[in-house]
Amino acid sequence: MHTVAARAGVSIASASRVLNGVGGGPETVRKVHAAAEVGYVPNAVARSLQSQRTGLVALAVEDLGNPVYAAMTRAVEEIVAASGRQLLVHATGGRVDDERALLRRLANRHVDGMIASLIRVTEEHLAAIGDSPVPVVVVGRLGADAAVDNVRTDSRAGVALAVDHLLAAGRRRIGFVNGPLDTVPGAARAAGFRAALAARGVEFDDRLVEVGDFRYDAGRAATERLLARARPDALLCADVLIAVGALHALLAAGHRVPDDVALVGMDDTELARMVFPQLSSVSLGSAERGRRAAELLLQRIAEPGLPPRREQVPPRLVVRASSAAPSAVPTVAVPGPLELGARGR
Amino acid sequence: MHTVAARAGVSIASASRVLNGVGGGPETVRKVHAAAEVGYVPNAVARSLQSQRTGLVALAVEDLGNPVYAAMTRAVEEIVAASGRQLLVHATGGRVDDERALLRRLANRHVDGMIASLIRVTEEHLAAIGDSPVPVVVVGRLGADAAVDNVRTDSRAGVALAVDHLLAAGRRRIGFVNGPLDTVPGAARAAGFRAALAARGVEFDDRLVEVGDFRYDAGRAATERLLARARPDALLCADVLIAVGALHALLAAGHRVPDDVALVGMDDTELARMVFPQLSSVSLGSAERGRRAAELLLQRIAEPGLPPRREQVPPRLVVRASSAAPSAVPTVAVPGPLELGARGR
DNA sequence: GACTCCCCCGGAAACGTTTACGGGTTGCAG
DNA sequence: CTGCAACCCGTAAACGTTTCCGGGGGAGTC
Repeated sequence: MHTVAARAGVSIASASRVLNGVGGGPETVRKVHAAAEVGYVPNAVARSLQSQRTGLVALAVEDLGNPVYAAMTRAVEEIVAASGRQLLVHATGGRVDDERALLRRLANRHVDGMIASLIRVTEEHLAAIGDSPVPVVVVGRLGADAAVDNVRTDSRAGVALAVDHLLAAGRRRIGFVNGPLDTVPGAARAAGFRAALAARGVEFDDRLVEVGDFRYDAGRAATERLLARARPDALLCADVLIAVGALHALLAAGHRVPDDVALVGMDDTELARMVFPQLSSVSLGSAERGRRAAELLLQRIAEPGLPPRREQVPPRLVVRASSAAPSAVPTVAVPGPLELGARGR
Repeated sequence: MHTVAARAGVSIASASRVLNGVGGGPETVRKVHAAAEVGYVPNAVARSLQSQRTGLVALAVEDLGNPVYAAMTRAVEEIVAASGRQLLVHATGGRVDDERALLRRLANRHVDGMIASLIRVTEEHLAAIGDSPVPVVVVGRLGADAAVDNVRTDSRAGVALAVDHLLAAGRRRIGFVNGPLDTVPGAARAAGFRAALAARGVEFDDRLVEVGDFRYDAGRAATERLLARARPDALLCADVLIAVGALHALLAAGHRVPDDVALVGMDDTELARMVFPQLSSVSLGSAERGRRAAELLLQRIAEPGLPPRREQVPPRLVVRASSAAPSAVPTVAVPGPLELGARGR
């Protein structure tokens, strides 16, 4: 900038004004533009220091490799990039102390805001968010009293959708492969499962419930443990990766899907359409939640005074072959028709 | 900082020194720490302005939802986070002008370096990288004369691995579903395919070749076009998403895999193990390339004077059910055993 | 012709740090 | 007691912008 001003024979202030398009006489504009043509680019850090905003937005998720978070990250990136900002990603691995460290680092104002997808929410999380000088939007369920922008789904209702669907198909011994119970979604889905069974007058049998991590290997291993001691005629899985693991465990154990065991996953993603048989899933709208969270954050950055908002993305049951009624199952191994336009950017 | 200094009754300089752990008398240290305890956090932007580094590293990939790039992003994030830096991600959608804009924006020194995974490399790319004041590492094949840090694989050799494998299994009419020919990997794989066939004395038949995008839908549609006019006994796909699309097209058309048509994909990812039958794939080490690129970048940030380096991750063929010899195919639909430790962080 | 208004420009302060420099104090040795 | 070194600390400059403020000049109005 100094160089540009000198070369144009004007003051630094004038050069800055011209390059920002505010003010400047015609002659000055011409000279400054001529002087800057040769390759001046403003220093973003200095500009941030002055303007008190960095144009950066952070996103913290558990695991970038999980298709659920990949979909969420992609959706967030799209919105953030469209606003002219850039996206910073953090993989927390679900480690609560890492998350707290991230939230505390917000105080250094390195980013204009943050979207935190939390599966374990502690008091310290909320305290750090409350203290943060920059806005934070939480994706995931929070306590009713938390004054924080929040995008959530209703996984209890989602579980109920799946349970009703399986019961309506005549299944009675519904197994459940859940994620860790000390996570918010794990706990919610466990509670939802018991509640849904109770609401339909079906007896709860804890031998039909198994717990693992939200991962393929863990889901497969958990399902193997479950199958070793019980005989479900349907299986509900708390995650798409768990569901694929369960599918493989079922097939490897010689069970036909859905004839012997119907299978429903949660967190519908492209992956659900890619396995065979294609997986019925309760969509929890991970991309949609990411999109909404990004929009909330951008709005709040623009208008910090807004009251805290809470948005809910309703779950939606997508029925595919893995839980179709046995009569409807094609006799040959044929994936469904190509669903055009199902994605793509 | 000003406040801390005032509260401690020392100068701003002393406060800064103490908080950075350099110098400071015992009494001063005590007072400053006491004054800072109540919640001082340094402003990262101001520090960056002074220190001329931001602690940020950027990664540009085509699509965050593609499992290949998800794996790469995860690997990069891991290395970058371990070095105490943060990762900025960009989804370019393969749009060359977006990529160029990103590269040019590097001039504003907002990040300390960048990893660019390019599928189309133009002269302007190289020019922008050459002009960049911060280091850039390119993932993907570059011309031999480009003086740029570079991590690549050898997809021609990868294609040859797959072709040899299929020929050894007795297949003769090998189809090829490629990505766009105006991308570097698409062109390299097309050339590799012809070369591999020629090297084995197999005649090239262009009715067995089809082109689509590196996506599921496109791969499925391209395979349907190919099947409508030709009768391959094996299919090689240039990408894992294309391969899954091809698998579904084959099954939907009534072909058995691998009995009627053997299938091999490229870019091995977790997804290849999740479909049925599990996909044989040529691993191009996407996570490994990400890891190496991140390491190269960090080294160069530490030592800018190094000569440009070039690393190559060799392709590796992973044979699974989709291309097993027909005799080895289990008669029931059973995924292979659980491969423990295949991933997880 | 004087006054007002407006526009344009340059000087300088500000953003929040780090760090070079120099003055002062202390301690030790001769 | 003096000289020297070591050590602390504060002042101020620097990082590269943006923006406030005041001065100067031109045009318009009475």
